Amino acid sequence: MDFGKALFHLNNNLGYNLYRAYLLFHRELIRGLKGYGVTPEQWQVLIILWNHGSVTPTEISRVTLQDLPTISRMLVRMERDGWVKRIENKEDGRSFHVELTEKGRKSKNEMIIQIDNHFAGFMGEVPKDVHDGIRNELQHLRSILGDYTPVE
Amino acid sequence: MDFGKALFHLNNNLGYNLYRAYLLFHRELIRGLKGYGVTPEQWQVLIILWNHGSVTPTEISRVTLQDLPTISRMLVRMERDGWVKRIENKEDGRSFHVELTEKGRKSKNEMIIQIDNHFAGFMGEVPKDVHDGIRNELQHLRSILGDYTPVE
DNA sequence: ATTAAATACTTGTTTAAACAAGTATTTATG
DNA sequence: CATAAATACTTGTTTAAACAAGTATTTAAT
Repeated sequence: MDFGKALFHLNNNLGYNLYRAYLLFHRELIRGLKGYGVTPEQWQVLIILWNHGSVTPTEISRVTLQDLPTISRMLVRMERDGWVKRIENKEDGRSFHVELTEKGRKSKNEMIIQIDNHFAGFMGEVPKDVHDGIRNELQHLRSILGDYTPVE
Repeated sequence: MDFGKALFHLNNNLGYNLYRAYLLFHRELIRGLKGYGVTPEQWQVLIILWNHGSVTPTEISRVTLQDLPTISRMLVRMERDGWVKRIENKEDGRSFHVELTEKGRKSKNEMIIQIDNHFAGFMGEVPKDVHDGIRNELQHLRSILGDYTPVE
């Protein structure tokens, strides 16, 4: 069985390389977070909350680029698991604020150290200039493709 | 509401940049394929089959890095939708061969042209040297991280 | 002040990923 | 040859993504 040709085609495709590299990192993040019962997607929400304290589902949706149904259901699970709580929004009855629970707040340092260490091991063989070079080029690509960062 | 800080952190993370760039390409592939009722994951299987004619689920699993349950259920859907058929394997009763249907075979040229055109539009503003540079660096990164291409 | 339009969120449905567990067949071992 | 181990695939369960459609509340328009 010779997969050379198909892999030749796929491996020369930028989208496919992005997909494969993403897979590697995503799975590593799953492994690093597994002990906490947190998924990579929930991890992203935790980071947002650690940096901002309180956000609405719509704001999370805008920052993560995930649609509201996805965020909505994820927040239900994160509330069920004790990471966040809903706070009613007195200025707008349709919306609510998402805040960290005490567990969510207190987990920050330990989890960040754990994930940093996990990726330090995973990325140990990647030279810093390679790492930073790819990151910079990806930022460049994203900006060309309109995936700008909405800093308000 | 100031998302600058969280996005500052996330946007300087290589894994996050891979994720965002992957999202852009993945969603573009969804849009390009939608008219055919094919998903990006099924598209990958079609490419493998166009290049090899006949493979087993396990072989697809090894090439795509997806586990067998994922491939197994995807093949059920692709058979239901008339893209592939199962052929019994007389040398091994546990396994079977996956082959394209006539629809699957005949769709190749049109679909490839369609997707090429779709991405030509999407990538129109990306200079060739930027495109190729990122692809080469991603191949380099993947090789460092052990995501080698099993050409046998 | 009512009605229409927009906004914020939820629910339903399909596909897919990850992982555990199950079945059947084949290969290895004693 | 009989049994154990390995292999190939399926099924079950949870989370998530995409998209359509629904509900409730707020804002705009008449």
